[in-house]
Amino acid sequence: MMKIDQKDRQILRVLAREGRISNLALAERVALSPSATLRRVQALEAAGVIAGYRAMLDPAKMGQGFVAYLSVGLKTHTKSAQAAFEQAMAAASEVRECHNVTGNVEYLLRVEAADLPAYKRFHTDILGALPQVSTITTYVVIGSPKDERK
Amino acid sequence: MMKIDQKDRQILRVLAREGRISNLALAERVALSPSATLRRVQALEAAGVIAGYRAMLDPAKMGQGFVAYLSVGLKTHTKSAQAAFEQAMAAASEVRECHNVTGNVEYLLRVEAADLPAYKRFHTDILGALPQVSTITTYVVIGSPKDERK
DNA sequence: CAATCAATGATGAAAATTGACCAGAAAGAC
DNA sequence: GTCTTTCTGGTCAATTTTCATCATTGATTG
Repeated sequence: MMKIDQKDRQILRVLAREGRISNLALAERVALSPSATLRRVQALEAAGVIAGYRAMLDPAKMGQGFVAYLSVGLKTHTKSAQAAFEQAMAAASEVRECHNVTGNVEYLLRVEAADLPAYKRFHTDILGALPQVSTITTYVVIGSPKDERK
Repeated sequence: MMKIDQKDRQILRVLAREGRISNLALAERVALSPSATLRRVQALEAAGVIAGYRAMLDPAKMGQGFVAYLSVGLKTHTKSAQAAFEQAMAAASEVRECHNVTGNVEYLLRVEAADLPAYKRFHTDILGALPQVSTITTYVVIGSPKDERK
């Protein structure tokens, strides 16, 4: 585990919001020389603190107007049932996130689809076809007042 | 709304995974000249299809070992109650995402905290203190077999 | 078939990246 | 206290990238 000082936190805070900021601008923002800044960023990347960089795409602007979170409960909690479910989720392009959680359900999914019919296809053809699944609850996203996903 | 062709989709697919790739490398990847590639990227940014770029930070490596999703139900569904709740979420640094959803709850939150005590503080002092909140259910994230958040 | 419009590729100047090298501060050993 | 050792920052220059401009290609329309 690497030690993260105040300057590192400053850098991370900036990069979390502006992942494509130039090293020069970043250096100026955190009041450091470009080379020192670069060294820190590289160290943070090497340590895995920065796992990568992503462009944030707007689903609506890409014709993916339908976003929902689903809670999924499994019939059995065997390792093989979980593995099979996770494999199906990995293969499903509509599934952007699949979190294994504690509580009265096993999984929480984020699903993005073009529209309601497309979502229905996923719901019935993919999820509904899985023998491990026992309960599905859909929470359609109306809006996201805050979204700092990183 | 801008039209997005196959090349654009290629570009987006690459940028979604490697947000900091150089324009030169991106151009090579999608088999286009650098200038044409840059123009497309700029158009996508201007159209809002690319909403921004983010560094993906590893919560665990930053001492934020505790990640949970919470479903939150409100007592009343007035506009003012929602606004007050959303404002509180915007102010809470532990809250990384706040989605307004349909279903038997109003909100779905993603919360990241250093550990269980830190989470408890958020749960009781912040969420518990809000008069609008009626129900809270916590789903602690054990693992994320898939996470393509963008 | 000519004209027009859109998109591409080429070019080059300006800017950014990135690593080598050096200086100074902090920590530890004696 | 002094001498190392280590760590972090700054400077600078070579390399690479960005990005605006311009000519060309190709498709579409009248």
